Amino acid sequence: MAAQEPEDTARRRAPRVDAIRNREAIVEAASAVLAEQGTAVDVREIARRSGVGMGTLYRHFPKKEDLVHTVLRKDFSEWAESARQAAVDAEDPWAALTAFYEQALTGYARHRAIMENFSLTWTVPDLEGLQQLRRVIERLCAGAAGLLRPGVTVDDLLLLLVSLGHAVQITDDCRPQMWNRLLRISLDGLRAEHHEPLPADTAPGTRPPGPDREVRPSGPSHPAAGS
Amino acid sequence: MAAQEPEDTARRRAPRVDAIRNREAIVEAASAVLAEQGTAVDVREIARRSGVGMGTLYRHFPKKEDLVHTVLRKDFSEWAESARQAAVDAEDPWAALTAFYEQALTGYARHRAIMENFSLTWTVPDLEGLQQLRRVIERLCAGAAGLLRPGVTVDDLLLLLVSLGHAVQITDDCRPQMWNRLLRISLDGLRAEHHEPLPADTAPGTRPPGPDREVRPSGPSHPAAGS
DNA sequence: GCACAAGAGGAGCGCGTGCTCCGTGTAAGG
DNA sequence: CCTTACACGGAGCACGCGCTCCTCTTGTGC
Repeated sequence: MAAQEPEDTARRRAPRVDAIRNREAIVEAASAVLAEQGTAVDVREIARRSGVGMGTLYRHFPKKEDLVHTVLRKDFSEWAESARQAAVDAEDPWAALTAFYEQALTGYARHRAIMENFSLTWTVPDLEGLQQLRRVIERLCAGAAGLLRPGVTVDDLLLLLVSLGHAVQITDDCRPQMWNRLLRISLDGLRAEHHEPLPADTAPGTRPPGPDREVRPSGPSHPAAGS
Repeated sequence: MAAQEPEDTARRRAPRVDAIRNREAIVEAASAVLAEQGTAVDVREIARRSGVGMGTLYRHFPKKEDLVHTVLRKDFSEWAESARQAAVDAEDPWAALTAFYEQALTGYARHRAIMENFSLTWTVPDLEGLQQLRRVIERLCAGAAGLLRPGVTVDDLLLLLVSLGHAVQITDDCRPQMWNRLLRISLDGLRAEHHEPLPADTAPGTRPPGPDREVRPSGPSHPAAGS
């Protein structure tokens, strides 16, 4: 049942050069378009920009999702790597943390598809790019251990990144530097001089199957349904 | 040119009671559905849930946008008011600020359509609900003047709200209390004990028409296009 | 009770979008 | 140069969604 591999090397021709070039063109164009418009973009737009027909595009990527995943894996990796690099170039642990956020939020936070998926990934952690980013943050966390407010977790820093990433996207058009203020404020709130314990995360490691949607801390369960 | 009013009161019949009831049913159902699924929801779903036909729905609201606007104005107002009330019930200015954020993020931040529009409103401030919320924040700002970090603006607090609102939405399913930690961190970063000046907002009041999209502070303009 | 305008309902149209089908083109192998 | 298998392109299909049209129903004024 597992004998369906590429068979002998002689049995299958080498891929044609134009096919390879087209595939690269598709990925490149898709990356740009996904960055600009998010995953809701029309597939025809990607085909047009990469200069290939629909048939060619769907030959290389049978589903739109396949193309999106391929592009996102690459871009997400590049993103995490650029942020990591900015951190290791810094002089001290706190500067590393700051540089990490600045780099992460400066370049790729404008990549709409990345931020979309980054938000999604919170409930469906299937994207391995997240693990990559997680490891970077873990190292930063360990490095700045004494400088960080007690109780701060990797998830806190990750959520802060998603949160600020969203702020970047919505303010970028008219207030391109505004997110920087929020970053400063948040980073200062993360300093060790703040001793008050943070409220407990209800599910620090596991996913609670309990009836969480029934009882709310306050306010209506669905705001307008009960008025 | 303005003589197209309802004319004389005798000229037009009073609206039928079933029409009024249906309109209310539509708004109520739409509010619940928009809260759950956002503005991308199918109009048929709203019609089905309110127990009316498509014709009836479109008789009351000629465009989907009209219905969405009507519902959003109502829900947004209720949201702002509930958050305001939580603030005035507090004992001191800082507690008021905290209570405001807690209330704002607890109930309505799960209203998908509200948060969608709240993000959009940053670039297109046509929603008067925003002004309502702005005024609440202005009063909180004035009340907590001495306790707030110097240089913090109403826009900062507003952006923080949007930002945390997004965090609530993406973590609500699996980590229903996690946003609270981020709120604490951010609020502590807002305290007056932090003296470092915040980076300037490039366009504090006006919209800069300059070529902002061409030159980026760092990183590629569109991350993957130049690799 | 009657006449009728206002209202209700839902099948269906137009359009956008993911995806396919098939005739044509063209790089590899001899 | 010829063959052939792989690749290319884009017209077209299926489906979902916003919105309309037309027929039947029902509340209202007399």
